[in-house]
Amino acid sequence: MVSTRAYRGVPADERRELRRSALIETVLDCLRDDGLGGVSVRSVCARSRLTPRYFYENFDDLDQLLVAAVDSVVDEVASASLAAMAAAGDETATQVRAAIDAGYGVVVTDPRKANALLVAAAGHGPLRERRHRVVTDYADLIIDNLPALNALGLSERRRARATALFLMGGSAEVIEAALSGRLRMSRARLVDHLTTMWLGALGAGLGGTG
Amino acid sequence: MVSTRAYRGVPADERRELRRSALIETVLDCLRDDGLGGVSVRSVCARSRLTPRYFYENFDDLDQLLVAAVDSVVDEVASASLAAMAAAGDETATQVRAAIDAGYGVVVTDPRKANALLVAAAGHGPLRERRHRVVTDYADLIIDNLPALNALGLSERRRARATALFLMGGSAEVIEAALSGRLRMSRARLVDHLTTMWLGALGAGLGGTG
DNA sequence: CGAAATTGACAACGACTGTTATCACACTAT
DNA sequence: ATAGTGTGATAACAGTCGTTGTCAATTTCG
Repeated sequence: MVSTRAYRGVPADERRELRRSALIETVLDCLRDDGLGGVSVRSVCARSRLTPRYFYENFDDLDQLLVAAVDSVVDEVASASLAAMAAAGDETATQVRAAIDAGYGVVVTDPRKANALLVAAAGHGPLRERRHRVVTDYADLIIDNLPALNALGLSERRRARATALFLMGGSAEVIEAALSGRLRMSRARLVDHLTTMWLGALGAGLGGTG
Repeated sequence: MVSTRAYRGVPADERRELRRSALIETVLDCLRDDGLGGVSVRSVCARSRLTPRYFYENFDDLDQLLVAAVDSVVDEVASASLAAMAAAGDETATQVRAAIDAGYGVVVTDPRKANALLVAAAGHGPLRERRHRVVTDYADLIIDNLPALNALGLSERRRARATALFLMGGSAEVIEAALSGRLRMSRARLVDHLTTMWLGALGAGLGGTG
């Protein structure tokens, strides 16, 4: 039943991975053009020039494909932000700006990813739960990598988590507005503004009501 | 064709309004229980014990019903916040806290409304555009009603708008996390924290890079 | 070459969709 | 009481959905 030998030069598992990638890539297009409602097994298959058999070869469910697509975008954004943050200096302000700029760079280069991450992931059930988990994990990850935050106690850390959630949601809203054209700002100004928001909220959330 | 005379004591236009309200009320239930995908003309009609005829009597389209439902929630939250802000004192901090508390009070009383506003409205096309417009209008409205902000110049006002978008998105994320149980916080602590975030971001956004 | 595997196109199934129309029954008005 | 209106249940239409299966053509391997 399962493919084992090569076909047209490429081995079986590589072919399989190629089709899987094609499906993930295609679902981003479907999401951009027709929204969440335009995503179906048939539409994704037709657009990727694959047949339903290869869909079910890689995913049990349509939600599984959507989750995989969102996950791939999340991984890309997170790794870009973390790498930039690590490459930045020791100052918190510089690190925050580098992380925001890198993350924004990913989605501004390929708006489909921003669409999948900020729009589609918010509305659909299983995808929303995934988004919740990702946002929480990402928030914790930010806290851990921010010298000003990772030395907090437990109760303070809970408040820091709320702060991180706030920063994530606020950034998403601003970035979505910028990418959709509703908010006209240069990339530098946008990143500066977001950095200011982050530092302001962080400073207020720690020193203000400490 | 159109109803004119009374039936079982209630006049025609009142009956019509009653059915319209029932449909809006029902779509909030459908959104809570089955998400956006569980909303269809048939499901809403079955659940509200009405027939498709009365759906098309009040709405041309399924999206029109969704937009109407979201609008009704938006109006409720906005009016509650504005009323509380007007009833608060002159201090900006007090006003902000009152507005946040009032808005949160609406959605914590009826989580269906938070779900419709923060979740469903984010994913669906026509509903998302509506949400964009609402968030922008609401942001401007906040700026106008905040003494610390409504005296800004034009270029500063554009940055204020980005700030308002940030505050809206961040608050939505935190409120959604709190209502879903992922973030455990008392109402007072939550409102305090959000207020701190707002004041911090506002202070940083104005004084910081002014 | 011939057998086995891989591929692509397409049909079939029941279920659901939006939308319109039809039917008998409840109520109102004259 | 009788004619006309409002109501509710239900059927019908074509279309799409997820899912599984079939069949001929292409490619690989013994």
